[in-house]
Amino acid sequence: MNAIATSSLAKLPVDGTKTRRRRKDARPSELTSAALDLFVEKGFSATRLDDVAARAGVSKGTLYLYFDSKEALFKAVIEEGIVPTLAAAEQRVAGYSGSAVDLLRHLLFGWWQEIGATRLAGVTKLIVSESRNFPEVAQYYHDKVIVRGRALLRYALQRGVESGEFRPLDVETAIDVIIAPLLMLVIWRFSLCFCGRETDPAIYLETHFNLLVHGLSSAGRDGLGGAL
Amino acid sequence: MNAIATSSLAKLPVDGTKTRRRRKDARPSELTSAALDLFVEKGFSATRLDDVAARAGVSKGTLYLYFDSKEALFKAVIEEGIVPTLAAAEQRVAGYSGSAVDLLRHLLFGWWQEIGATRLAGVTKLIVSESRNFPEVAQYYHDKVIVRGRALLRYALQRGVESGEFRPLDVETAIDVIIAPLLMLVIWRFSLCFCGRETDPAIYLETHFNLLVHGLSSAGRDGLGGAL
Amino acid sequence: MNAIATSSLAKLPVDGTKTRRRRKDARPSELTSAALDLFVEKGFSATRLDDVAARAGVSKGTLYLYFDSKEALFKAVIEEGIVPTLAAAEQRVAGYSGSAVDLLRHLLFGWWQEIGATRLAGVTKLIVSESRNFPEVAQYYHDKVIVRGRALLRYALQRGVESGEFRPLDVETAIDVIIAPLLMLVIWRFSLCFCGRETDPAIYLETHFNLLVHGLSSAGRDGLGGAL
Amino acid sequence: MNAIATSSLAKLPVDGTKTRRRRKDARPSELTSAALDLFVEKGFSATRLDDVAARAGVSKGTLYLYFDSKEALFKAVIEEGIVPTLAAAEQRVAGYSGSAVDLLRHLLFGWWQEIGATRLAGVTKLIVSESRNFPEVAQYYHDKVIVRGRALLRYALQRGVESGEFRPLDVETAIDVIIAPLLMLVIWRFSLCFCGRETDPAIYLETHFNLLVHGLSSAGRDGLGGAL
DNA sequence: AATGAATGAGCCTTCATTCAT
DNA sequence: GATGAATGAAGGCTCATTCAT
Repeated sequence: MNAIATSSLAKLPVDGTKTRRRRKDARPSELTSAALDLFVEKGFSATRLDDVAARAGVSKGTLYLYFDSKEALFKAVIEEGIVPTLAAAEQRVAGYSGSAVDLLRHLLFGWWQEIGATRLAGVTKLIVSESRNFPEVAQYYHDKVIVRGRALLRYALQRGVESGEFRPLDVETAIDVIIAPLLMLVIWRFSLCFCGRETDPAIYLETHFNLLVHGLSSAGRDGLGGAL
Repeated sequence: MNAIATSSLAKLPVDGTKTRRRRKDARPSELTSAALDLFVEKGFSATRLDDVAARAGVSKGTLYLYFDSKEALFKAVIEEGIVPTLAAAEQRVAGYSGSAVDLLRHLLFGWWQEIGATRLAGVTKLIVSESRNFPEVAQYYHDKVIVRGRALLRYALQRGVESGEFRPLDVETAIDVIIAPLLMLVIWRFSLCFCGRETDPAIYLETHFNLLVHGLSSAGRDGLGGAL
Repeated sequence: MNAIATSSLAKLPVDGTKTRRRRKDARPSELTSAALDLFVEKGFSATRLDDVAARAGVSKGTLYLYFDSKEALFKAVIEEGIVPTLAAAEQRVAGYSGSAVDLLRHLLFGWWQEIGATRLAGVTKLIVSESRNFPEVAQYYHDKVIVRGRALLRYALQRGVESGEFRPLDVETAIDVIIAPLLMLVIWRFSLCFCGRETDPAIYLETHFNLLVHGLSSAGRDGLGGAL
Repeated sequence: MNAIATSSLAKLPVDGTKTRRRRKDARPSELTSAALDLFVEKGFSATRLDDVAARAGVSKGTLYLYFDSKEALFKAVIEEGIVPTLAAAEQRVAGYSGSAVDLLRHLLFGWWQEIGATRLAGVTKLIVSESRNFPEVAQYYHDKVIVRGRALLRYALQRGVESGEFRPLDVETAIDVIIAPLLMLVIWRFSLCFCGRETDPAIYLETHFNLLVHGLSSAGRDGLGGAL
């Protein structure tokens, strides 16, 4: 389910039934999971560690058996929340053999299924809200998530251009245009949910994808393609 | 000196009001201006009123002469930061006589000039970050900003449809698609500035507008327009 | 009464009656005074700042208006407790014109009256108990108190030797022998009070002084004097 | 390995007791030995049981197999640290047949060799620093150490007076004068080591002893003897 | 109106103590 | 006997809020 628990469990004897040990291995993810919820809901500063502990079903002191400080917990939330999924995505992309359009669709809707629609999307909102207070974490997120995420899209776009599926285009700006509506979906989910009308993510995403495909297609006409 | 203070001062009579009087009238704006900066930079919880007062050049106690509480200050920041500009935009739109496309361009680039590129855009980041903690403020922002902002766009789109400039379309989804990249620009400015590459807002906005015009145009072909 | 309050009051307007201002000036010494009592009684670690504040008649938060941390309070206790008295002693010694024996008596019994028998002696116990945890403070105490205190005694001894009152002697060891029983008096007062029999300080000091005078006297015989 | 453990191990049967058994028996001494070091270095309150356990090479929980509480550990440190040595001294004194002067020398330098110069002297510093927080321990120390220690000195002095070696004197004050410089040596070692100049204990002790012998001697002249 | 000293509730963090394994 | 995960009470420190001046 998560990287830490998995790797630790791997070291256990085959039976792996010791309740105490399994508890200890599971604790960090239980705690980061609880923390993610509350950080997203209230923000980092406004989240009390009492509440994190209570939500994870442990005492306040237990937090400090696994994390040195509130800030360390925050970093662990970011780290554990995103990296594994991205790594998985990279592996899948590396072995992909279909068309660039299909790969693009795969990336977009895969992101939605594995991140956008799940609790993990909260990490994105966290970064948006708190990165100013945690430049170190922002740098980490940039290096581990943004750079790698953009690389995935870049790979798909360049592959499409080389195969002739897509027309020549400004790849980096195209990446911006692709990502922006995805981030907005997340922000709507977590922040503006009470602020605007209910937007159906499926319709929104499909619209976005259609726009992209038409805009990028080498079969498209000049009006749109030139804009990119 | 700053946008908020300036707009307030603009309401003052032209002749020489006593310095003392001007000082007194300017105080609230000076305070909300300082608060906006810090709320955007650190978040609501992590901002100390000492710092707000210090930045505004007054003592901490003075804050309470103008605002009942930290939360009241937050509400005032939102209120003062956005409403005046929106009201001005509404007046301009009401008296607008050009084409719908021009009106749309006017709205987009006007927003960028008067809000997106200024400190006021920080309010948007504030709402994104803090609305969960302030449902009342979120409701206020929804009623006073989102509803009215969407109404402006809706007016432009409907006018275009009626005049035949735009094809018939799903207006509400179109509004979503128009707004999302604008919000992303602001978020990049305030939150992900260290996270991603430097995106040139002018190019980005122009690209966005071109996409829209082509997508909405009744002269366009079915592929794209249908997607909307 | 204490250095800080005095210097601050000097800056006040002549009437000097503002209750608020006088309070603020007096606060630091009220706080260090309360802290001295409790640090001596319970030790640094075992002293709670709540108790210090309560003893000074203020709230816990008030402490932090004057001292950045518990450790800063500790340093202030040492600083304020000893330095002024030593400075006063140095001035008196500098202007002393009597015999070396009288000067020595003056120093010993003066120390007892102004420090040994007062609350200030608690500072000595503090240093004994806590210097390991505060090497910085120990260094400060060494530089500001021990070095200067030994210098006073050294001056008296050398003056006696030069005048022929005292025989030639190992001055530094003599200083050790002079100081040790003084420190023990303080330690008995603050730490071993319940541990041993009641020792009358006056008799003890007089005995100590007689020993010294006979031991140091150039009129004394070799057996004892040579030992020093 | 260390004084405390050694003395305990000394009670073990000569033959090869099982390692496990020896371990079990040695545990309490290993723990009190580790605790003594840390209590002396940091003070009782500032010493963490984690550190005591770590220094003794056991887990924190193990401490509670041997001591009911931190305070019980403290008492055991005092108890184990001093009593055995004093008992041994009493036995040697009881069987002593030499002169009173030799007995006095034996007591002073014996104390230095077996306590003053060893880790056990730390107990003295502990009492000085912590007795206010542990009146019960202070009482214990008084009854078991001070009373018995003074009795040893009293015995030697009275024996000297009776034998004519020493002149008639105020025995209790003489005991004070004898003890004070010894305690100061310990305090210099543990607390003021960084505060003052390096005093050579051997020279200091010899000086002290010479002073005493001359001062106490019935062959001495009135000046000094009368002072005592 | 403006100040800033004072307050005290609340939070992060530590650590002596317990107990299931 | 030994472990170390878990606990929770307590303490240092912060900061929104009040109020006498």
